[in-house]
Order: sequence, then structure tokens, then C-alpha cells
Amino acid sequence: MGTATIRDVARQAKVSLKTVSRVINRESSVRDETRERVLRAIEQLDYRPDLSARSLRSAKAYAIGLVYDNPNPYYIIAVQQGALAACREMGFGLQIHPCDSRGPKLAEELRDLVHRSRLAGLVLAPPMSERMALLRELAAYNIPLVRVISAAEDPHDGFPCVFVDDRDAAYAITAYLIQLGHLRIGFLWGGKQHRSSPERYKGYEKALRDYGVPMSDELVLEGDYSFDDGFRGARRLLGLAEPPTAIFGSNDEIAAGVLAAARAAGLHVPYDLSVAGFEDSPFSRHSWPSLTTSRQRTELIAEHAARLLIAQIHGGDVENEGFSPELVVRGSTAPPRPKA
Amino acid sequence: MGTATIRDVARQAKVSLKTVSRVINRESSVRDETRERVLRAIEQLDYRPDLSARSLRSAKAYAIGLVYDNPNPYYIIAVQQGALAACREMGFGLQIHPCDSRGPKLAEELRDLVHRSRLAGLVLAPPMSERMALLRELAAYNIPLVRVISAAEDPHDGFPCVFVDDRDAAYAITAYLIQLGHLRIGFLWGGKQHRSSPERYKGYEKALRDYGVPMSDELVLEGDYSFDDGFRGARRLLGLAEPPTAIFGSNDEIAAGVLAAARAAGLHVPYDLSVAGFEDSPFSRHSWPSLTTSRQRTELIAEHAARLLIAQIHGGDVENEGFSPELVVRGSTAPPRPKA
DNA sequence: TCGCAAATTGACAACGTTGTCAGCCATGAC
DNA sequence: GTCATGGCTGACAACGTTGTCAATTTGCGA
Repeated sequence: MGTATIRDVARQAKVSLKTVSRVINRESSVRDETRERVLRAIEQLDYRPDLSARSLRSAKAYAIGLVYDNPNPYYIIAVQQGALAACREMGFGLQIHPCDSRGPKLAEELRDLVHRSRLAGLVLAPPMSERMALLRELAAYNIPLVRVISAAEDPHDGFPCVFVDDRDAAYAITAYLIQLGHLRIGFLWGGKQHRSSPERYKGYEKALRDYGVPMSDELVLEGDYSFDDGFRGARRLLGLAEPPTAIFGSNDEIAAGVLAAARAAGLHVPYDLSVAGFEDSPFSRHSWPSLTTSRQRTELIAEHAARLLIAQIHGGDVENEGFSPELVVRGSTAPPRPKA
Repeated sequence: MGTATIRDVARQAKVSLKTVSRVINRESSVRDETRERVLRAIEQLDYRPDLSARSLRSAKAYAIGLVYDNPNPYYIIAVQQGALAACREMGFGLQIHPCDSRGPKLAEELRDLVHRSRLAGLVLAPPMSERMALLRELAAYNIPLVRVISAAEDPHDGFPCVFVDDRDAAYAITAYLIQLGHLRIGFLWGGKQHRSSPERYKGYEKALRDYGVPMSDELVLEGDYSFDDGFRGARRLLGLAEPPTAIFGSNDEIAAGVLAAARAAGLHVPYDLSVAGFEDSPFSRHSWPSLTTSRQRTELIAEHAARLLIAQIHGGDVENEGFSPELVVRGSTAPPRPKA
């Protein structure tokens, strides 16, 4: 039993190829009775249209690409799930494309991908989504794209996007720590190549300013979105003459490193030190104590991005949209221990 | 600049379409000088063959599918990376397909996927890879497949596979705990729908028997590959009249739950309780203390599976291959505290 | 009943590639 | 000089689908 083609369906339903095509593509102007017959034939033969032939002929594409370079499995899986949900709903395929965001020929690489695999467009995850030069190159190639980016507001830069207000979320976490009574709050940066890093820092900074908490350069350390940098950073902060009573790590992995460093230093979290993360990864629930963090609806965001891309391809009007993360309070934060 | 087709290349190189095709496909019987000319034209026009047209015409496929239903992001990402590495090397595409392993129409779903997207075959991750009924259905549809499975030895059941010796690895972990001096070792099962679970249990059991350590039913609890079941299971074990001095969780997530339960019970790991996991996920490095576990080269295994599948499609002889995990000793295990 | 527009249907070409097969040319043996 | 050989090349059809456009049918008012 070779797989059935549109030809077999046409023969069985006693109509022309084109009519079957019309039924499949839900074009109007097919008589109900004819449509019924064709649908029955499709059912009987278990026919499915061939995507290759379809996109070859129609010059439309039935798949989109998901481009990322992010070492965080939780994030990636969530993005994939979200994008897939949108794709399945719209009858699209999804082609994943992990890549090196610092590769010199990234634009060409992506163009080849789109061309060879006949992709209708790309969803770009950070940090690719924030490289204006790359975006311009892709636009020059006429590749439709939607970005997932970190921004306090709609960037209005002409490239459609779904944006996440990292700044606001970081503000909320910092404000929460201040309200608990913390006055010396350490901040550990994420990777500089991610726009979310400065955004999160700005939120931290603004909260301190708004609440009149003195800033201190020694409490802010640069680093990467990694456990190791969290560990190292925390060790340095805890070694200060006047160490912080709370540390805000720019993501959960950093915060995990902070937890480890605190334990290594014999400190009891949250009583000797409060720790906050960012992301609400499963780790933040499974660590001990579980982490106060900021929940990003990554899956929803990615789904929305994919939906936006498909709408754009279909020629619809595309409205950027913002998502605000939400504070999640767990066991790793508490009021500071009163000074002896 | 519309993307170049084989036609443009032919014109530029002043040869026929077919000759260009020959050059692209590395067929012999093209004069060196002609080949040069064609290659130059390809270079100049930046031509890339269109995969849709190619697979449409040649009835060969240039992509494979990766089928999984596994809630563990670390595992999935590793599998994806491995499969992608093989695909890129061989000029194949990869289509990911997360699905519900208990879905009633899974075989039909996968057949449609293969058919619609013209996939050359499927790599099946656990637990799909262990459902004989599913395998037989797919075979009846003539879908080439390679499985990643848990087995102590080549299953010789006619379905090609890459197998991982979970039993042996669990034996190694248990033996290590026994050598440290533990005589009461708790065991927390993973999900029954995964064949790796009984395999790991068998390794545990065999080690106890070989070393003459008495078995005890109360030390063995069923559950799922989850943090919560690890937490609950550990709480029950620690509440026994004679609690275990070590607990072996069937994966790192379970072990993470055990760590949390131990901490909640005021126990100090590893001095009051040794904990071992399985998988060497990043969590096992980042927890405190870091976990003794078993390293599976998931990425390599998946890469090998994809390579095997592609070789099979090309008609090559296919040899199953086994991978042995490796014991990784970290801070969560120590000799038991001497009885007071 | 006829005429005409609208609704419905079908014939055919085309998308970009590769398989088939035939043709050309140089070579070397007779 | 003829003929077979083998290396190289090209013309053409075909893969399964949809776009174009023309043909046919239907519905309906006159």
C-alpha cells in the first residue's frame, strides 16, 4: 500500500484533481455534495497532502524556524513547546535551529536554512533577537521574523516582537527584598550579551533609588548566567567587610550558585542570607530552600511569538505584545537577622 | 534577488540542468573542467538545492524525526543536540516530535508525520522505544526506525537500537555504597512505563545479592521519575523504625527530592545519610552537596542513534551498539555514621 | 423557454529537482 | 575506414501539488 495521493482521491471521488485540492484548502465554491464525496474518499484512502509538493508548488511555506543559542534547557524546552503548540494549531511544521550567536556568518546561515527548508519565517530567541545588525541583514533577505526580547516597552523599531518586561520584574523582586528590611542587597549580573541583563540591573537600581536605599558598587558584580559565576560572585560578596544580607541573582542558575556558596560558608538561608533568582525554572522549586524568583510565562510567550509570525506571513496586521513576569515568593527570602 | 535555482546555475555555467544536478550529487562521470565551471557558478549565485523539490522528485527524504515524551528537559536537550550533530554532518534535517506516549493513535500519528513531512525515518526515545506493539505497527508501515533503549545486552529483537546498560550502572552505584559500609540502602523506583526503571532496580538487587547484603522490602518504594516522589519516598524511608543510611534515587530528580526531604528532617548529607542519583544532569552538579550519580553520554548516544538511522536508510548494514554509563562520585555519599 | 451572471468544475502548466535514456565524441582495435 | 567502447552530456518526463483560466452547469428573472 503506497501512500495515497491527491490523484487517487480524485479518482475515487470521481472529480478532478483541482476539486480535491479545493476541498483540502477549504476554498469556497465547492458544492456541499461534492465536498462530502471528496471528504469521504480522503477518509477512506487515509490521504494526507504532501508538504513538500505543496510548498514547492504554491511557493508558500508550511513550516517556521526557531532560532536560539541559549544554554538553558528549561528555557529552550519551554520555548519549543510554546512554538510547537502554535504550529500544530495552524498546521505548520517547526524546524529547530540551535546556533552560535557569535558566528560570523549567522545571517547567511539563517538565510540558507530558510531557503533550503522553505521556511515561512523565523522566531528569534535572545540573544539573536537583540542584534540589530543581524535583524537588518535578515530583513534585507526578506525573511519574516518575530523576536522574543527583553524590553520595558514596545520598541517600535520596525521589527515585530513579543517583549518581556525584565526591568519591571527585577524591580518587583528588589522592592520585595527592601520591604523585608534588607538594605544591603547584592546583585549578580547575567551575561552581557543578553539584553535582559542590563534590564534586570536597571530594575534593581531603580528600586533602590525609589526606596532611598543607598547604592554600593561593591555589591554589584558582573558575570554570566551560570551556576559557577553565582558561586564565585556570592563568595566575593560574602567576603566583604560589610556583606549583603540578601543577594539577587539574575537567574535561577546564578541563585543556585549563591545557595551553594552560602552553604559552603556555613550560612543558613534564609535567616543569615536571603537569596532571590529569576525565571521560575524547576530548579527554583526543587532547591532547598526553594527560591523566591520571577515567573516568566516562557511557553506562552513563545506560542504568541509563533502565532504572530504565522499571522504576519498570512498578511495580517501584527501587533507587538508585552508580557509581565510575576513575583513568586518562596522559602529563600526572609527579613534580615537583627544585628547583634 | 530571488533565490537562484539549478536552472540559473546551468545557464551561468553553460551546461544542462542535469549536469548541475550531477555535480551537486557528486556523481562520477563529469569532466573536471566542467565540474569546476559548475561549482564556480554555484558559488557566484550562492545556489542551494531546494529540499522540497529534491525529496519530491527523488522520493528520498532528507530529514529524520525525533520522537520523545519525556518531561526531563536536560535529557531532551541532550538528545536533540546529539541527533542534530549527526544530521548536520550528513546533510539531513531534524524534525522534533514531542508526543504523548500513551496516546491511543500514536502509530497513525507517527505515520502521518513521516508521510506528510517526508521523513526518512524516526529515532525513538524511551518510553516509546520500548513499546513492542508500537514498533510492530511502525514496521508494518515500513517506517525505518532506531531506538534508544535500556538493556543489559543487545536485544536482538529485529529492531535496531542503541542500548544503555542501566542495570550495570545501577549495580556500580549500589556496590559503591556497599563498599562505603552501607548495609541498609533505600531504593526509589522511577516510572514503571520506562524500561530503565526495572533495569536499575535489577542492578540494585544484584549488587545486594552479590555482596551478601540482606534485602528488605520496606526499603524499596515505587514512584515516578520526579522530585515530588523522591521527597515523599525519602520521608517514608526516613520514618522507618530502622531507617536506611543511604538512599539511591533512580534519577537525579528523585535524588533532589531526597536531598530536600533529608534537609527537612534535619539530617546532614552525607554524614547522616548518603544520597545517590542517576543521570549526571546539571542539577547533580549544582545541588548541595553535589550528587554522586551515573553519567550517561546521552548526547553521544543520540548522535549514534541518528547516525545509525541514516546509515540504515542508505542501505548500510546496521550494528546495534551499547553504551555503559560511568560512576561519578561527588559529595552526597560518605561512609555511614558509626552507631552510637 | 431563453439569456445571462454566478457558481462550480476541470484541463493544463508550473514549482525545482532527479531518473531514464539517448546522443555525442574521442579512442583504439580490426 | 569502420565499428565497438566508454566517458561525458543533454532532452525530457516525472514527483504531488496548486494557480490560471476556460468550460460547464446552475439559478433565476424576463
